Amino acid sequence: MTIKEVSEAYQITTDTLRYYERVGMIPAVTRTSGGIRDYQEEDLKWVELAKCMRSAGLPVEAMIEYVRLFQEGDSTLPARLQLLVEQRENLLKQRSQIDQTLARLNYKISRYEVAVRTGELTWDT
Amino acid sequence: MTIKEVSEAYQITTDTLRYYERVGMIPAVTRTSGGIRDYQEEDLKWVELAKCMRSAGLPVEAMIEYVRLFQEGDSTLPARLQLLVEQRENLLKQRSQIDQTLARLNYKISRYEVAVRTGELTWDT
DNA sequence: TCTTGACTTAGAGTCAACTCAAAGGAATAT
DNA sequence: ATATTCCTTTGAGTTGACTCTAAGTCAAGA
Repeated sequence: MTIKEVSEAYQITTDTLRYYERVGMIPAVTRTSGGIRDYQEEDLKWVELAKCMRSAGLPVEAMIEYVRLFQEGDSTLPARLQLLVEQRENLLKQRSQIDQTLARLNYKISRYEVAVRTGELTWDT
Repeated sequence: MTIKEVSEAYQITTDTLRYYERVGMIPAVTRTSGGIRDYQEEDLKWVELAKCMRSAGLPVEAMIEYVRLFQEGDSTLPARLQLLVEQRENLLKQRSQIDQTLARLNYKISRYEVAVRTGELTWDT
């Protein structure tokens, strides 16, 4: 699979795919004899994982560290586990923050709906 | 309340508080005759709202627009409602993305826990 | 063979959201 | 009155995550 095809399949620009590889967020991608990227199953799994983690807001740095540990072999299993647990912790915090803000937005929205219907504002900010 | 006190109360640096005011993410703060910021109840409400929205990841730009509309008066009520509804939509998407990633992290973590216990890796990435 | 379009790298540029530095004014303790 | 500490503004610098540019290489069709 060419970089263009991967780009379309995963909705990630070719620039970003090269960037991910360059900084080590995914391992080096398989190449043709001419030096052109030819993504294999294995490579696509990494791309997909990277996309998933990034879309939730996990830092690029965390994925780089994970890939680095992964490539070091089985001795880093506990370190990788710890990294994943930490990132899960971060996501849980982030989600609870979003929930708090959603509750607040819902409240404000319900107030605004009344205000827009009646043309009257019954409170402040 | 001085900027320092607000900074400590809300865990926002004084630099960031001044930045928020400068870009219009909160309305101009009350000043003493000497030109020094003296946060009133009203000002603190805005600070708190800004902090809440930012901690959920809402863009500064959205808050700026909200404040702008707010200061324009009651004629902008529908526009403000629409802005809030859009931002809620964004947060809901963001949360569902986090949930997806959490599910995946949980799966990986459970696999890693087995692997670390047995000292054996039973699968790939 | 020639052209066209996609591929390559290295390195510079952009954007959002801060964060810091410089230079000076104000309020309080001694 | 002087020192200290906190306040002010303006404008520049930093960080994370891309995104773009330049200069060149490769591969498929006319």
